[in-house]
Amino acid sequence: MTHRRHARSRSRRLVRPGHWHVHARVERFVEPSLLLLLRERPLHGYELLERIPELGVEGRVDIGNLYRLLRALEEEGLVQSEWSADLPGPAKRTYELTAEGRRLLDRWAEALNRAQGTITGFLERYEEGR
Amino acid sequence: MTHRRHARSRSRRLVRPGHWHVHARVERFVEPSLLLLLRERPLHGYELLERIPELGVEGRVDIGNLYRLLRALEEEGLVQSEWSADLPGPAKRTYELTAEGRRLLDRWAEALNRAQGTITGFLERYEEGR
DNA sequence: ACCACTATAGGTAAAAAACATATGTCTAAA
DNA sequence: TTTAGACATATGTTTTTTACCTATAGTGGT
Repeated sequence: MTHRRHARSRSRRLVRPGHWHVHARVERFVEPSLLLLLRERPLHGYELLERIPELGVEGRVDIGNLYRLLRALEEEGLVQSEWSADLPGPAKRTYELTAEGRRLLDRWAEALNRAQGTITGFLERYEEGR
Repeated sequence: MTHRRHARSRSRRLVRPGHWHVHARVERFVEPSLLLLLRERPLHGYELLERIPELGVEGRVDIGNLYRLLRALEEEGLVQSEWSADLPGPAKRTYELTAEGRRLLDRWAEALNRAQGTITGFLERYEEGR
């Protein structure tokens, strides 16, 4: 692969002068998203990419990072995969959740609950002083 | 300043083999936190550091990054500061929110509302399939 | 004098996210 | 029938964000 250098924007996603996108996204939210989708049934990477928006993720998910994450999760025994020769179309690697992956999902759910409490607290304090 | 290289953990904050800290933190949450605290009254950096835990932020906030963020916010006209010679103790730079900063806080509140919806959706779907 | 605490600040590394490209299969339309 | 586009997986690289570490100085107590 060849790559060139490209001029890119300065920082903080300017829209108009003095205006930025404000996102408020949860760090590494794609990880629990993948685990949750895979708990429901085995899927391959591209399907996961298509279904993640169902979970309300703002902005598109980076496909490159998604595949990298899947392989990282597999290395750690959180998901398992195999090539599905049977399915039509290009070769697909189908992932399924392991017991350990399921436990990690449970931990994510707890963490997301705590995060929700934090956000609620913030918003309450915000509303108080409007 | 001199710096040495230090051996650091591989990745993903291992606690015990196969166990990670799962955080679910909101990206750049300190920014809205500072804006909210400053809306209530002017404060200096060290006070902000002490008060941020009130907002339910897990883990300690990096003091170096906090000061950098304050200066970045000032460059962008979101906060204003001046040295407070009057106050006792070491020199303190007291920050206050500008009108523009207050508008940014409003945008953060909207974004956090959306994030909460996303998390709620995730957790509902999680509970369904338990 | 020394120590701990308050206060601000800069340097750098690691982690996470964004951006870009490569490569191949299969399907449907021109 | 070749060609365009969707499907599918993957790697390379840059930018942004967070974490870690060090520097400097005033102040108050012992």
